[in-house]
Amino acid sequence: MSESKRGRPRDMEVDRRVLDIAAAQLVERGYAGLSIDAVAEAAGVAKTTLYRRWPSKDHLAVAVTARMQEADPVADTGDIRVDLVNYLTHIVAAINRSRSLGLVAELAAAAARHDDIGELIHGVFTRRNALVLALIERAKQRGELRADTDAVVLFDQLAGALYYRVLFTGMPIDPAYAERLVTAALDGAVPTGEMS
Amino acid sequence: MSESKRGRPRDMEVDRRVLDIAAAQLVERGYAGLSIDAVAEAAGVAKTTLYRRWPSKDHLAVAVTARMQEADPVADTGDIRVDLVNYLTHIVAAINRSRSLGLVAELAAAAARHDDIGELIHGVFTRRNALVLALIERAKQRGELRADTDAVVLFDQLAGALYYRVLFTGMPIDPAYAERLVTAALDGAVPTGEMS
Amino acid sequence: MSESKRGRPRDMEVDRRVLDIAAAQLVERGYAGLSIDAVAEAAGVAKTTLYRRWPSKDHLAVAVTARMQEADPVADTGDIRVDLVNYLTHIVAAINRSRSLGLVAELAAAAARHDDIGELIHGVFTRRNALVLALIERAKQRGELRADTDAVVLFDQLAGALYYRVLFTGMPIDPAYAERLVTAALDGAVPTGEMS
Amino acid sequence: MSESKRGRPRDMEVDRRVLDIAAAQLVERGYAGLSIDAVAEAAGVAKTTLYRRWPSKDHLAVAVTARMQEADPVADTGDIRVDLVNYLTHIVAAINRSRSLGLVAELAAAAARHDDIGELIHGVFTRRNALVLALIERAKQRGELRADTDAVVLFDQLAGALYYRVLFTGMPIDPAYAERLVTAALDGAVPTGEMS
DNA sequence: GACTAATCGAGACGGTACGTCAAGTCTTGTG
DNA sequence: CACAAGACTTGACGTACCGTCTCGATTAGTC
Repeated sequence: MSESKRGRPRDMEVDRRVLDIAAAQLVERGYAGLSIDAVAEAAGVAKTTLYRRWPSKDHLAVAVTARMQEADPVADTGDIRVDLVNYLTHIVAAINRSRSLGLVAELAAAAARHDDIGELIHGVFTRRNALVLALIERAKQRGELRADTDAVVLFDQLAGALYYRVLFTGMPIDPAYAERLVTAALDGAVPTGEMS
Repeated sequence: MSESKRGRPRDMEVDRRVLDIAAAQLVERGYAGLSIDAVAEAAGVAKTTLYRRWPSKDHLAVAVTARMQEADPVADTGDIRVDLVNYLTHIVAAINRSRSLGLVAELAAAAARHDDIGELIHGVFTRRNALVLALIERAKQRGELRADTDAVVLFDQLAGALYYRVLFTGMPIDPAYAERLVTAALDGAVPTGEMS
Repeated sequence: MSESKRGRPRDMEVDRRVLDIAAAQLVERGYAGLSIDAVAEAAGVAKTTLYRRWPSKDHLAVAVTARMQEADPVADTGDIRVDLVNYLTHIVAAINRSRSLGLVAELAAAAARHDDIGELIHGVFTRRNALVLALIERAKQRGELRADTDAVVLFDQLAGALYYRVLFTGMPIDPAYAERLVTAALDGAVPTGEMS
Repeated sequence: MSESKRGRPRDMEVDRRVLDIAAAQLVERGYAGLSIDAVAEAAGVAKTTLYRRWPSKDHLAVAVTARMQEADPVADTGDIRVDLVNYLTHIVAAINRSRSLGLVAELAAAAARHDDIGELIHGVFTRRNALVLALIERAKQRGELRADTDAVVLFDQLAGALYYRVLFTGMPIDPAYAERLVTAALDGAVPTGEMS
């Protein structure tokens, strides 16, 4: 039933060491500065060993980022407004720290280059977002949000604004912006009582 | 008054021809498929001539895209809801057509790589968005939108959601999504009459 | 004892093919006409492979010439006068044939540019001259030449005159000149019996 | 009859300034380090102006060297042995000083590349050598040298040995070598009284 | 203990593009 | 005309990575 386990087994220590070093390079020198040769050398590992695990530089980069964002704190205080601001503030901090910005863009580009990488990336984001979507759903059931609220659309509005602003318009993001964002999304833009 | 114009003047025809060809390559073969050598050859121009005008491949790519998006149609029907849906629908179509997706991501990455490119990109988006921001402002003055609406935040929510969704979560975007987006942004998520 | 031979071994066939083609280019089109790109292409080899073995165009050229002059015929007839004339005549023929002249000058220039190349070139000439120096030594022991004859000086006079004449003064060299040269060097210029 | 002398006359000052600067570059950075662009810039002169006078870099280099070696001291003491040693010692000093070595080789290479440059170079050497050849001729007439001495061959032996030694074998040259050289050339290598 | 099968380290290799450099030509406008 | 300025062509150079390959040496489990 199980595939026969013959031959020398993989050294799991290698995975750890390579990902650590690749993460370091990625943070220090950006995506373009992540060189397979350099990582292999620094990890004391042959390039072939690298390619046996990650079929391309893009795959390695995705693996690194997947491991980097394991735990985003999502607390449910019962006040959706507060919870969302907290969460966005956390993301804002992560973006402003380190080089993660360029990295995120490069990953999106890699996703557009290769379908399989696209799936990996999308999986990463989907898993990361699931907790917040659940949060929103619970607020709907509590009646804090309208029953017809589309959780995904709401979340897209929030997270999307953040990335769009910083990536494309180059404007800064900070906790105050996160708060304005949540307010705007929750309250809407039309005058009260005039909804269609 | 003006700096004396000495020496052989630049051949403006070259700019046109190079940008045309680069645009074609970009659309046909994507960002990675844009090769300075190939463009130079196809344009019948020396590589050095290219580098005299655009100091790197990234710069050329930015120049190309800047020229590509001259006119996005922004009509003011007097109904902001309709105008925004129209505009977003137009962007959705542009994104779904051709390879522009990967290109956008690559440009964002390039922006993160070099500061000067960042400024160029941000300028492009800023100019492109100005018309829509003005549209929103007019709707505010008409009383169609609340007076305290932050136009930039509203726009970030709309455009950002679009790009975020398609780039990072890999979900499709279509006219229906554009409509849901506008509705959500304008009407908000909290039940009517419960605004803080 | 020997350094352990790890990694993929170099393909010696490549050396042979590259040197053959480079030699051909060198002879047909001269030093300036020797292009790394062209050689790599013609040899069906990547440029990087070339640079791994010869760190610059100059190094490659030296390697080519080193291989070209493996066997200069040095016969010992017992008559030093005859032997030297034969040898010089052979060199004269080699110089007059093909482009070797410019090549020799270029190599000397390359030697002045890079120290390591200098050593290579000097090694080539040293090895090439060793046989003739031995010939001269034997003539000394036979008593054909004076015991205090400095073999190196004598050889410098002969070979040097040849190259100097053709390279710097542009005068032709031929077998007759070779003979005059040997006569002059062996017999001296002062009237007999008037030596200091 | 005379070519019409119309238009702006050439600025002779330019020639001087350019040659000065080119000479400096040549000495400081060698032949490859002599860049037309750099010379033009340093001389405050347009490249076209340079090319109007010297049709190529090689021509400029030749012009520079021609001007550099105006006066080699040739004194006639009445003792040919002494005079030759003096002269060679002077050349040895010139070679050992500065970068002239590589330069000489490059010029020889340039001579082999273009016929017209060859003629220029050969002219330079011919003129430079004329005085020494005359010296040798006078020694012949005085009976200091054998009447059948070939002055050119003798000179080739002396100067040639110098250049050959230092360019091709990489051995050092010094006044002592110059002396050994003259002795060997004048006295010959065969035992006294055994001349054929 | 021999055999088999996979991993690992090392490094050569093909390929593709990059960005740079210098030579020499051409095109302006100015004196 | 000469000249300054600088754009342009041409051609090659050397470099940097990527991803593949070929070795020999380990390191298991299997027979």
